[in-house]
Amino acid sequence: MKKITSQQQRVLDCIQIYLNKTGFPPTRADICKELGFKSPNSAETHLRALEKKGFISIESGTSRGISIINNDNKLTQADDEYPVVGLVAAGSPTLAQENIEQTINCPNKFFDSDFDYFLKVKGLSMKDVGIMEDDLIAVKKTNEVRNGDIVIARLEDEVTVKFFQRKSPKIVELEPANEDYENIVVDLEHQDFHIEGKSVGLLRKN
Amino acid sequence: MKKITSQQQRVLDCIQIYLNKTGFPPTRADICKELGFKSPNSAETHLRALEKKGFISIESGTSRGISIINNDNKLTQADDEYPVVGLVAAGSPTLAQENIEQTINCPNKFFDSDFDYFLKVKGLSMKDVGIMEDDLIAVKKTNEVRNGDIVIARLEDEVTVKFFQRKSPKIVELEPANEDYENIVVDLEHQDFHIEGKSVGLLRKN
DNA sequence: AAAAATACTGAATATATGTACAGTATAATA
DNA sequence: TATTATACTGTACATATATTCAGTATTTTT
Repeated sequence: MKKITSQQQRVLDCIQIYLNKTGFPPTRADICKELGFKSPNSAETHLRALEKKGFISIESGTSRGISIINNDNKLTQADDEYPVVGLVAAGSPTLAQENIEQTINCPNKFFDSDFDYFLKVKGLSMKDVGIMEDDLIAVKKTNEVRNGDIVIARLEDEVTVKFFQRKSPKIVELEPANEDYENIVVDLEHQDFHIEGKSVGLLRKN
Repeated sequence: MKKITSQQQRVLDCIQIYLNKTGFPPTRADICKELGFKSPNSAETHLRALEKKGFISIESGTSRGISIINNDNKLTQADDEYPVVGLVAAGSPTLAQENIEQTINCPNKFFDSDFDYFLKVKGLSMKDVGIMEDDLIAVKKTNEVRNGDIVIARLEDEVTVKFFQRKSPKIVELEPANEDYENIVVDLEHQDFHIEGKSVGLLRKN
């Protein structure tokens, strides 16, 4: 399996989430709407790339003819079944089958906002706001975040959970809630940065 | 759930089989091809009947917008309404009606152990283990607790959440997880002390 | 006995959707 | 350095598809 780019991963995740939510795959237009593209051809080219790399198959001439390859029996998945993924590094697929440690059955109106998956936290960079190792953060996939939101972000190869602060059009600061850690200043022009989503809740099992 | 006819069952099976095979739902024409119908309207009317009876849902105006409604998850996913109570003082009954702020619908196998109610946390005495103000602790009512358990205990008029440590047959220590607070030494012979239950999990809504 | 549901054929149509074509721009690779 | 891959916007169009309308016939329900 060839390596996937971060944008292609977003498209792949988008398909999986759409499937979980609706029971059928998205159209090109649906993907554009979800990810903010303005031309259906943006989705089309990403889909072709994903097909070429073996992540999906596309039935030619068929509406919504997308199927994700490798995932065994996710079709019978209940509406309220949410995947739990680890805090994966190195740009590896967030919602890819191999990263899903378990699934949790949970009402989809459980938190104030709807959400897409649980992220298992590693490290203590947000301990001062009560986010501890192995806690499960309910993550809503979005890139519409505000200053002060707890976001799941990828900077180069590293995925982290931090407070989001936009300092200027080109500068974003990722702030930990732990004095042992330092703020991360992101130069949007020269660094590969992407907001995966934001935290809408937390779950801990003793 | 109303009863299904044999032809409607064939259509429902056809949808499931098509889903298993391709990863996306069939069109009306696909169903006709599979079952030998000669008009797409044959499939259409069956689909409408299945929708009316609650077996499937159909997204209007959407190609392949069929999803099978899983009613068998009622067997595995037993949800219950759990009360949320505040950290009430003055020995008043924890689950008394006037203390219930709201209820939360939650699967009863949600945490590793079963539980009885959610307790809304006040104060920061357990902040170092990530229990923050307004967090909801899933409480299992029991007095069988072990050293190191996070317990909900009442000492005289005060209800608190602390670590439990039995020091001797007659002495129990309640330990906070916050250096600004001090351990509470409880003399079981001379103080009114009672274990309400223990924490089996935590829930936070952002 | 009348009404409603079931079970179809067949034709027609608005629109939902895939997909090609024409561009622009940057990064990665050979 | 040339080439390929990535990452888009924007327009256009053929066709895939849902959906309505008009019928016919049988069975079930009221």
